[in-house]
Amino acid sequence: MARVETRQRRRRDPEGTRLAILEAAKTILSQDGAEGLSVSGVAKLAGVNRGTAYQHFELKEDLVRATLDWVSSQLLEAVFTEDLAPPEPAVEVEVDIDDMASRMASFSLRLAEFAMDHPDIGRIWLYDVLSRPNPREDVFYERFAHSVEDLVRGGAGQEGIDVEVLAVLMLSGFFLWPVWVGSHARSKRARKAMAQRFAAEVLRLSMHGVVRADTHAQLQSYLREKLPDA
Amino acid sequence: MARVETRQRRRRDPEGTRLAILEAAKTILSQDGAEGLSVSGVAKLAGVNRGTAYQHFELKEDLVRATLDWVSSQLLEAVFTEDLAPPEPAVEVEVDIDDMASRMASFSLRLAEFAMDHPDIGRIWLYDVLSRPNPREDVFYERFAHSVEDLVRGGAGQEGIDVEVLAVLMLSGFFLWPVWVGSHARSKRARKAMAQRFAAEVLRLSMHGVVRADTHAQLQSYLREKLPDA
DNA sequence: CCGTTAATCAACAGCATTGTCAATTAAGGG
DNA sequence: CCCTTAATTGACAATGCTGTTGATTAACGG
Repeated sequence: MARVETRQRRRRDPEGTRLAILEAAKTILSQDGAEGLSVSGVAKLAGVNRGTAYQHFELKEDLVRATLDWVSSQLLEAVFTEDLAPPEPAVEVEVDIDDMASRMASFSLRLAEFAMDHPDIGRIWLYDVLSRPNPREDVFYERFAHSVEDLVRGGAGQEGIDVEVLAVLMLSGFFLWPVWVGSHARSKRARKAMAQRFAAEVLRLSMHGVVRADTHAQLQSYLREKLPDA
Repeated sequence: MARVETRQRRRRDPEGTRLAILEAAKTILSQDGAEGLSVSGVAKLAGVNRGTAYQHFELKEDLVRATLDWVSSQLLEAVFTEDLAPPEPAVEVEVDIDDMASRMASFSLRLAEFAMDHPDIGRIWLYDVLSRPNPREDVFYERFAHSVEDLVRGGAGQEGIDVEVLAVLMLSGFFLWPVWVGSHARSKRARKAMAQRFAAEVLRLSMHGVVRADTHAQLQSYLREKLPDA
């Protein structure tokens, strides 16, 4: 038996190998979630020996963490594209309303589309980030929360916004919406439509809230009564 | 060798055993998440032989599903307590604004507190529900979404609300907020305060939205331009 | 009191995964 | 061209979990 199809030993390329592993890990995370990820599976998909994976990432946990950090930077690129100015060092300027509106709208749509195009992995990333002692250490989370702060301080935002709560609430929605969509829309067209649908509701909510103004007085008093130190 | 401390065979009590297993599963889900749940661990915590667990729940998957359904009904009880009227058969009545306001506020707080008191398990439940072909089959999800619909149809809600999106967005926030809180507040007092904080922001958001009215026109046009059929 | 049912348990086989290690060998520098 | 470095690999031991099965034996009805 001549070994016709014997697998060649992989050409050495540490950097490339590392990327291949990360890419494979990202794919598996996207498909099977964090629970379903095994180093064996990742290595097989990356076309790499399992031992090699352990050479690049000491522990399975390190592999997952590195993958999520990588995803975070991709998220940053995909959502905050170059047409958006880099974060200005906290200067108190009055914000251009037109710019603010278009930023919010396009941002919302981009984020929704990214979440829809990378089901599961966004959710896993979010959970991981929120679990950290300081979520702000994550590049995307920091940028996102910072944007909300800018909105508030710039004067375009409503008064009394709890930035941290709002950030968590919004991000959670963006990344769990694809889960609901999952079984409802399989075609690319349908998924894109679902991203638009979510983005539209977020914008509507940002503008008008949920309840009509009539109920405001009642809710206000209830807030003061039941939630004293909120 | 007298067998001094030999474990007695468990007194037969199928119903009680089943409950003990469910309780243990709920605890483990709350601590280690769905990934960390093993039938071995559940059985050990419940003080039951692993085989017994398999007698009550054919497959591990069945055990998890049964536990989550059980949690869902507990959630229903905890949040929609008796002071709230049972769901009326879709009659188109003008809603009492006062009642609506107090319902929303107390509901919001109760849900936030439940989520905070049962970290992880709520999140796992939500993910499971959203993954199903028809989330409405879950008792709590159905009830929640139904409430939002009532709000909209009753006339107290803003126009153009996308009920399904709003429901997913809100639920996601409620159940992921405890993750962010996790490392920030350990004492019971602090956790309760965090629940109030979230509930307050939800109510504020429901009333006023995120952005000031100035930006509405811009966002509206952007909506029509970029999101044609949303 | 006896016989049936089924709740409980211990043990088994199979499988996947994890982390480690020593051997191979490609790459690069002197 | 040789020698060192380290990237890559296959193999190993340990672990934990799953689902199954056959043996106990408590509960219960006739």
